[in-house]
Amino acid sequence: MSGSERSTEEKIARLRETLNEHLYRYHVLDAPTISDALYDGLYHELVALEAAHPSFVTPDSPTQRVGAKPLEAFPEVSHRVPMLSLGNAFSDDDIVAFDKRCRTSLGNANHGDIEYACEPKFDGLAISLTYERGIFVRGATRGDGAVGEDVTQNLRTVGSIPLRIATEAAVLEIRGEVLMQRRDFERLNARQAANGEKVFVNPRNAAAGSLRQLDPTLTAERPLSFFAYGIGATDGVELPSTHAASMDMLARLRFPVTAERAVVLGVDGLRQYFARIGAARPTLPFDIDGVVYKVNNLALQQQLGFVSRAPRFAIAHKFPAEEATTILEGIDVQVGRTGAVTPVARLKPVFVGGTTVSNATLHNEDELRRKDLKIGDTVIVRRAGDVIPEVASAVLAYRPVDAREFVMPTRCPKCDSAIIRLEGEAVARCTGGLFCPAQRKQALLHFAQRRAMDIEGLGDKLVDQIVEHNIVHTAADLYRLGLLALASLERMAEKSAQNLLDAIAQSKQTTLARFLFGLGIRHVGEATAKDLAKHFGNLDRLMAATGDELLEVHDVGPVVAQSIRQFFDQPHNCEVVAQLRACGIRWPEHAGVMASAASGAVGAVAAVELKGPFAGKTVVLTGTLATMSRDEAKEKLESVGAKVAGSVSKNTHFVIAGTEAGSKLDKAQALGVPVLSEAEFIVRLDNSETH
DNA sequence: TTACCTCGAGCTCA
DNA sequence: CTCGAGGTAA
Repeated sequence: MSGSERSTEEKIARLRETLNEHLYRYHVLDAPTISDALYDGLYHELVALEAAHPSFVTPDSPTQRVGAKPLEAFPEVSHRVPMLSLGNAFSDDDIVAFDKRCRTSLGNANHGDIEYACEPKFDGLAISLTYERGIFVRGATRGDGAVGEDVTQNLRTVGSIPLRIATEAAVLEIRGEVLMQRRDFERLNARQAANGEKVFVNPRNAAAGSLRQLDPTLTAERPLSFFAYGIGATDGVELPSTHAASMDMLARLRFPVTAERAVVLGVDGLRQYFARIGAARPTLPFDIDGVVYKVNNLALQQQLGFVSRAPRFAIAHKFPAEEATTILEGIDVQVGRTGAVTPVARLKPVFVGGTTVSNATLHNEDELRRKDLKIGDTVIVRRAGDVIPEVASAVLAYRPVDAREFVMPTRCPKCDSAIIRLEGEAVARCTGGLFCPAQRKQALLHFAQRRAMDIEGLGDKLVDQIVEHNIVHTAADLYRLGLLALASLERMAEKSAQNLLDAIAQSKQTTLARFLFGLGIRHVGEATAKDLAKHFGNLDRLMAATGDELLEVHDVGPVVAQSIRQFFDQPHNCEVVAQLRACGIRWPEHAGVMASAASGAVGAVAAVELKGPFAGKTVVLTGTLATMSRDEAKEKLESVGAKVAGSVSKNTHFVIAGTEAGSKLDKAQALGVPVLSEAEFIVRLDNSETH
């Protein structure tokens, strides 16, 4: 390398450092020390130098934040440590209970107060940032907790996310929230409006929408912020002993960490913190929907562990649900797939909790009476931390003289069949069965849905049309559709029609479980359908099964058994099933587990009969799992038919790697044995059949 | 329950 | 350009 090249490389490096420093001051410290114009000048100098010397470009250069090409789609990423959700608390009682639970579980009931780390709960999107040897390599959304979407390109454009951090850790995964600050949101909306583009309803939606852009240059134009609040997977790094110290560490690594965090003692400390943040809420630069409390000591956190999918050592204390008053303009009824007739509130649209609410379920008649709601009432609508809006109560003082009481219709508005409500049941039902177009539509929609027959393109508008036009009565009719029948429908020209027919034809090859689920037998959901398919293995045997035989199926009790029997006792249903099979619907059939159970086989034989990703497989555990102990993992694996071995060999089917995985992981990689992350492991466990 | 993005395709008007 | 469907997120 020549002397001048060396000096160019050094110059580029210096410039990079300078720019990164200014980005940090601007985005994280919120205290820039140079003007935007000066920054731009330096930035363009770097762009020019890098363009002339492409070999000196590094992944942490500020120029690498933008400019990536649009994606086709977001790839999936599985989280090595699952991204769990938090339990919610809404009242002081809930908090007292939380503290008590922690103290009892820690055997600490009579000792001092527990130390809690507190922070605001940002109203944004949870994401994970992975750094390998200090370089930002991957950013992902939470997804279902186990698998999220890879939005690395978009996250690179977020100025407050460092592209390189000063750590020796082989892997360091940071968890945090992407959000849009109020001021940025308002400015963005003003700009959008000025350009004649759509304005966003609230900062959270604006942030979510920005992150979902396939073209990162669009994301780069959106003023997103990031705040770190936790650490996920790590390799080769020693973590501090408390959460607060971890946050301090993140701050030293130059991640934005909220200034509102605090460490407090006991319930009183939690109360004071909640009051303080509640008071500060309107003046905060971003939206929050509560605060989060975590047991500060990480060792104690481990001791407390997890319940199902949420940690026991942390809780979200939500602010009271936002409320607004509006007019209850009417109450319609909705007829569901099972004929259940549900009253639905039609509200004068009102903006509450960040969205416009115009519909809300009223559940059933009793609920309505209890709340004493009349049509025409001024009502209080509430949108809690969760998603479902609720009509909380009527303001009786404003009740107009002509307010009308809701009466449950006695005849179905769609098919005029009688609506009856059985003794002791809360729901009223339309007795029209499949004669009722509303029920027929719902049944078809259910049949076609992804988790059932998966007929792509058959949505509710289309189902509406084919039912209204009397083109389709039963599911079997779908398989007899032709181009001609579809020609009369709206938005159904040749191409769409052919696509739909192709999708229908494709759905013929399916599984017994999907088919059973799709039939929409009451009390037979996805899980029960799987159980039934596994047990009988064959539809004819299931249809012929007596109530007692049905009771032998895992998780089937008298109610479910009776419902299945009833379904197949109706000649009409058997007829439709026969027609469907005649139309060419196919699934692999097998002997089921009945045969082996009847032959008196137990234990080992039953385990071999188990299906699923782990049945009959040899699995090796390595590293520390976040959500369960080694023993628990072993127990769970064995219950789904796996053999848990101690060391990796070529006969090992899977290695499950937690954090700090050691030589077993290396060996697995050397032998080419598939390695599962904890999250992938949990997902597969859920898909397994236990006995 | 609502809002957002993306895609394919239909519709409309030049 | 507009619509429906499908997916995601809280």
